Amino acid sequence: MARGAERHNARPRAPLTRERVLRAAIDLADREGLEALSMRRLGQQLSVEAMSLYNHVANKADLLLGIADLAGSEIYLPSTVDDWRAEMRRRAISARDVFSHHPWVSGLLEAQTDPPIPATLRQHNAVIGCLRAGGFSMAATAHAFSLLDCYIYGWASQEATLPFETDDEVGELAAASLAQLPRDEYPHIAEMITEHTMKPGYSYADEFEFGLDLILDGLDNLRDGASAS
Amino acid sequence: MARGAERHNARPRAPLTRERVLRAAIDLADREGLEALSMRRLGQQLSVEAMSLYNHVANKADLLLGIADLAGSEIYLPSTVDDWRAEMRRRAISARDVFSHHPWVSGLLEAQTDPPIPATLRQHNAVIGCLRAGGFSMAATAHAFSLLDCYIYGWASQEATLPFETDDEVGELAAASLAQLPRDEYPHIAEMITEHTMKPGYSYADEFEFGLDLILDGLDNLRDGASAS
DNA sequence: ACCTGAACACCGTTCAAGT
DNA sequence: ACCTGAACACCGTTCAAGT
Repeated sequence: MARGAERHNARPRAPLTRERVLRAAIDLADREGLEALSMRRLGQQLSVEAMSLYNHVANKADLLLGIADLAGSEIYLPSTVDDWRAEMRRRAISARDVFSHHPWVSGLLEAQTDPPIPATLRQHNAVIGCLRAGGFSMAATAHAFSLLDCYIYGWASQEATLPFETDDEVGELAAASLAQLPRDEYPHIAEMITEHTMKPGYSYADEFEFGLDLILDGLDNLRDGASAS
Repeated sequence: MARGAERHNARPRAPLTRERVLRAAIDLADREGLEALSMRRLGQQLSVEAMSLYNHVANKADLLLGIADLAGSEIYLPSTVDDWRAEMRRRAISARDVFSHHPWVSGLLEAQTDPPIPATLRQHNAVIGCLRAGGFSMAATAHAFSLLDCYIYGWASQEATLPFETDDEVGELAAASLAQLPRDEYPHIAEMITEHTMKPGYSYADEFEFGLDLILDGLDNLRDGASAS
């Protein structure tokens, strides 16, 4: 067994690159949360001292920007050719999916960076272009843009705080939180849980498309030449 | 000048209480941001060693829960007597105002804690009660609740990332970001800035009530006995 | 009962030194 | 060119010791 210098770790050689550092950081954040992503812990994952990472990443802010851009680029980019409603709908649902796979992404994309994150700029540009092509005035585009992004990012942060991961768990968890709840102090919450949330057919995830469609319906009235309600 | 033991600080005696600790923490977070709020820095503000704080606060998580509850309690609590639309509107605008005075609050209120933050429970209970009294079914109440909170919290996190604080600064800042923007790569963003954002009358803050009213209009159709559109 | 000093196990980051 | 060890200035928190 001549192993020589590369003896102390199973995967010794593959040289560090920015790409490899960012991928490992995404893995770590997905598995253990963003707060577990420290330079030292990330170094361990790559069988390297923390200081080596600084050869591929300027600092921690650059690392976070890098993973936000990489994961943010997975979100569907709307085009100007199809109808605006289908495109905005598809983009919103894609963002919801990406944010639910990587719960740390939405927060990082919202963080103010200088320069701005390319994935965000591409999204902004594509959304504005799609709405303009769909018949929205400049002012209406600004309205629609702000409303949609508030909803999408708001959903992401609400979802990230949910105590359950799948709809199967909703029932038992609702029962558990109901047991701890001072029912006389919060009667309306108690009623909501017993008569709605705990019922079999309930799915919190369905709320997303409901709200999204309500917003899209409302925005439709804003377009040039839209029939007044 | 007989000053004796209390010589090394201007405000020496007022004994530490949980209230005083929380107030000082809110001040510090407002002035320098949540990331500046460490136990050691907070101790300094109160002319006390960091370890003394643990006599009034279980740990840092408890401190954060405490300031979230205190600031969150400033948000208007909707009643069941007035009409649902006015109440929901007033509550949303109040939340927007509180979140804009204390940009760190919305994030803390969204954080999952066990037990839940009382201010949040009171809000949830009041909102559900108001909507139910306003003629919303259980399912419609869940829809409305989710949509409104996504929008309100989404707005807060979008606003927290804005690079400007007042509407006066919008113009110059838009010009500055336009100068750095690769215009051929992001033509629609460039157009939006030059032809809308940079124009004198534009106010990002106005977008909040626009989106809010669009959502309230949509929700109005959900009520029992609402006229079908 | 409340406050403190020293200590522990962590952070991000710099810098001189190694290969 | 890339990686490392030691060091610095920070964290939250525990614990024995002071008053």
